[in-house]
Amino acid sequence: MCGVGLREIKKQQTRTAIADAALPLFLEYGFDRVTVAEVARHAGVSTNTVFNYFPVKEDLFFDRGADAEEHLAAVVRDRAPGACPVEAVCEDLLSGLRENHPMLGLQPGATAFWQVILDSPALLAREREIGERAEAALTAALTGHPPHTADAPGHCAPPPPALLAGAVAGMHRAALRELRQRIMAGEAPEEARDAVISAVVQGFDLICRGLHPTAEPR
Amino acid sequence: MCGVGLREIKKQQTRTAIADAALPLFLEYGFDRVTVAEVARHAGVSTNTVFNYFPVKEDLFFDRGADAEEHLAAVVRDRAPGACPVEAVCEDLLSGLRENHPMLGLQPGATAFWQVILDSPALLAREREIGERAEAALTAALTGHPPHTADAPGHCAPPPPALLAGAVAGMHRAALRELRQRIMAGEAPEEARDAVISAVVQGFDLICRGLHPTAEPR
DNA sequence: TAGTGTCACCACAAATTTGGAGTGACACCA
DNA sequence: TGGTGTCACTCCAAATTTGTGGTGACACTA
Repeated sequence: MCGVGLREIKKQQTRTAIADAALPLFLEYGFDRVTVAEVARHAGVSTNTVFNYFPVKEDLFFDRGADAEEHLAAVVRDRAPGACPVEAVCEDLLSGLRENHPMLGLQPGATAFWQVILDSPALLAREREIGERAEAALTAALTGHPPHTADAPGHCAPPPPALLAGAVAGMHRAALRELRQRIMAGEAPEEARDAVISAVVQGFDLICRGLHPTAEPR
Repeated sequence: MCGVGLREIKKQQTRTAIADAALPLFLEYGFDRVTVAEVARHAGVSTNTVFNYFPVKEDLFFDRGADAEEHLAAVVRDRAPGACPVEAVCEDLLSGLRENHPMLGLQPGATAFWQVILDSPALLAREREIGERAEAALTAALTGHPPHTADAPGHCAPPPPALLAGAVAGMHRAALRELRQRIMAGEAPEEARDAVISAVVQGFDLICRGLHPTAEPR
C-alpha cells in the first residue's frame, strides 16, 4: 500500500519493460503489423501479463496517454493564484515548444513516431479519444478554478467552462497538429517550431483578449 | 514440463541472480557476516525466494556444488571405452590444472574465495560434505564402470569400488588442497601448479601401477 | 540468570505471473 | 457461400513470488 515494497517495484519494472519493448517494434514494423504476442516475447513476459498492464493494445503505444490526458487540467489547476488559465495553457505550450519538450515531438525520431500513428486507424482513433478526455479534464479543471474576470470596462461574461475548454483544447490540438504537419512535410524543425510559436501566441492572445478586454496584446 | 517455457527461464534467471548477488558479498564481507536478507536485497528478491532456491545458506556459496559432486563420477562414466578410470580422473585433473580451470582456483581472486571458506566453519563443513558426496558418486560410477584389469603377469584383484573411489577421491582432494595451500602461502601460481602437476602424476601413477602392473611408469 | 537482539528458517495468505483453452471479429480464399 | 487462419482479448487453474508473523538457536549484557 505504501508503494515502496518489492512488489510495487517489480510491477513498475514489468510495465516499463513491456512498454520499452513495444515502442521499437511499432516504430520499425508499424502498429498493426506487430502482435501483442510479439511484444510479450520481446519483453520476456507472457501475453496475459501484457494485458494485465495494458487493457487494450493501443495503450502499449500511448503509454503516457493518461499523463497527456491530465496535462492541460494540471496546468490550469497548478497555475499561479489569480493567473488566467488560458494564459497558463499558452505559456505551458510555448515553453514546451521552446524547450523541445519530448511530448511535442521536436526530437529526432518523432517523425517515425507520428508515422506509426498516421498508418494505423486504431491509433488515430485512440489519439482522438485521448484528446477528448483531455478536454473533459480541462473542463473539470476550469470548473473548479474558473478564470478570474475583473470587472473592467468592456468586460463580458466568461463562457461556461466546457466551451472555454473546447476552445483552448481545440487550439492546443491544432497547434500540435500544425507542428506535426510542417515537420512531416519536410520543413526544418526550428523553422516549424518558430512558426507554430508565433501562431500560438496569436491564437491564445485572441482568446485572452476576449476574456480580459483590458489586457495589452502581445 | 519441457523445460523451455517462460516459467523455467524465469526460475533460472532468479536463481543465478541470487547466486551472482551473493558471491561478491561473501567475498567482501565473509560468509558469516552476510545475512540471507542482505543477499535477497542485493538480488532484488524477497528472503523467502532465496530459501526457495537455496535450502540452506551454504548453498548460496557452493552454488555449483551439485556439479562438483558429480564431476568425478561423470569423468569415470564418460571415459573412453576400455580406459582406466583412475587414469581418466588423473588426466582430467591434469588438464584442468594445465588449462587453469576455474573450478580449481588458479584464477586471480581464487585466494579471496578460499579465504571465505577458511574463515567460515559452516563452509568448511559443507565442503567436506560435498567431497563426501562426490566420493559416493564416484563409487557408484566405478561400480557401474569398473576398471578393466587385464589378466597380466603380476595382476592382482582390483579393490572394491568404494575403496578405489576413496583413494582416488582422497588423492584428488589432497591435490587441490595442496594447490590451495601453496598459493595461499604466497607461492607463485605457476610454480604451485607445476609442483602439483608433478605430484598428481606421481600420485595417480602409484594407484595405476597397482591396478595395471604392466603399465609403464610415466 | 533473565532480558534483549540478531539471524536462519518456517508457515501461510495474498498478489502476481504463467499456461492453456477458449470466443468473436475480421480477412483471405476456394 | 462456406471454410480457414490470425489476432485481440477473456477466463480460470496452477505456479511463483512476496508480505508478514512467527520459532528457536545463539550471543551479548545487565
